[in-house]
Amino acid sequence: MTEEPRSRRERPAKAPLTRRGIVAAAVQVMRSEGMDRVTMRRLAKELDTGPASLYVYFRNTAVLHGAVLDDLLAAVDLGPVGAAGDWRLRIEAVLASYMDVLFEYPSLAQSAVSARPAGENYLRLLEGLLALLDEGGVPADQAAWGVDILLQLATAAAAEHAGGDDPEAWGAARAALLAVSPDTHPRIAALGEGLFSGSGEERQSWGIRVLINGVLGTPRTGGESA
Amino acid sequence: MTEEPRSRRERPAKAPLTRRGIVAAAVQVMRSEGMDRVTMRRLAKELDTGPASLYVYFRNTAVLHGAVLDDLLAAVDLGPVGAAGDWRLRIEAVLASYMDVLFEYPSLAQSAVSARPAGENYLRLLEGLLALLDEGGVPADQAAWGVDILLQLATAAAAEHAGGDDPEAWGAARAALLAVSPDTHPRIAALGEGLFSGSGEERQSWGIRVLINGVLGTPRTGGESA
DNA sequence: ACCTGAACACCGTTCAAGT
DNA sequence: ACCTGAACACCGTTCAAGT
Repeated sequence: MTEEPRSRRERPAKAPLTRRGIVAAAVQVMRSEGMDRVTMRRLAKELDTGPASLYVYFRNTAVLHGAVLDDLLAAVDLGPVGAAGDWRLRIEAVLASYMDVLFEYPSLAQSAVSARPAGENYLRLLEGLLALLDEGGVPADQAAWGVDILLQLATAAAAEHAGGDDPEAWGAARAALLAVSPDTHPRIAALGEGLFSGSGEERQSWGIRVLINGVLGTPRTGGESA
Repeated sequence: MTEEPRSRRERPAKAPLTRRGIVAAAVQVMRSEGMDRVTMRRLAKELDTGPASLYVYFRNTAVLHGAVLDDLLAAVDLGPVGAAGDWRLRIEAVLASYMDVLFEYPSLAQSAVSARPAGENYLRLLEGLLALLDEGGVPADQAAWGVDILLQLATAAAAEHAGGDDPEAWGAARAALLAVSPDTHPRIAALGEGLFSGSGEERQSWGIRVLINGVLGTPRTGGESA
């Protein structure tokens, strides 16, 4: 005869699998061990089962990562949507909050570039941005496409920091730009350090303003702006 | 006694390893078996050696992928840079050519989002875009930051098609957007199908115009545009 | 320096079988 | 339907040793 379990609190007692439970475990593993441990196998171990079991809930790893991202997006601050003040600054604030979330786990941002989430938190973010664009007088058809670009650029900017920010690789890239000959690459040479000027935040803030101005000033037919 | 090799042409005779040779093998494997077979191990097999040998030339897989991308970038058509005609349309043409290359191997685009290349072909592309922005009268400081956003958005757009364009996942995302309640998400509901309107090319072309207009019309200090 | 075999520590996904 | 163990077919990277 084997021992009876003394209490169901010895372990989480193998709670039945659910989508939410799996995502919760994934977030936990992500916070403690980093995004590249959020694998089907690692999660199966965490949930005390075999990897095959998870495929009942998530068709593949990309879908699982999408669900994790949407879960994290609950932390995006949508306060500025209903607040007072310049609508452009409020869009900037919302996107900055979105990027703050992604910056913590850049490899999640990287997967989000190719597998945009469609969960409730992502929908809320979309709705908030559309409300702000509407408030700013952006025509609906331009807003529909514009919100997509806005999120895409913010996501890509965060994803850029995935892969460990390898300082050697970055130094090499910088050196390549600065070592260019003025004869073959006159404008790169002329700009020089100027290509690297500004902090990440300054560049990002400018990038968002560029997009807002462009979205506002570029009709969907016609080409040139005012 | 073992057989003497009959000829050194029986196989490529184990040419000595070089950076260029490895990249060439990588491109070949990529074209015949797809990007996710471009691994250190697969390449080592192709080059008739062990995986460890490749680490002499590439610090890790990401760097190798970057070198492959730069190699492919030789195919970008920079003709429009020196041609006549509307500078905006010529920027569009160059970026469209860049995206054509990336669209063939979206997972390469995906890695380019986080590991921008710095090879000779990338530098040429950068130089070409800077020349066009200059021709269009974009101030140098705005061009320096703007060219970065332009490439980032084009790269991200191509990367979006990585991971196999899973039609089920796409359908699910679309359904989620269309199923939203007008009470909780009024603007998403109001836009409805409008969020998905247009072809990829139309959206991309508009996106580039948005960026050009924004870059041209957004000074680096000051905020609001004209 | 360059090159290598072998090892360490993992992966995603599918299958046949169970409940 | 949901769940599983086991298997298939791989990975990246490092190490100690060789040339």
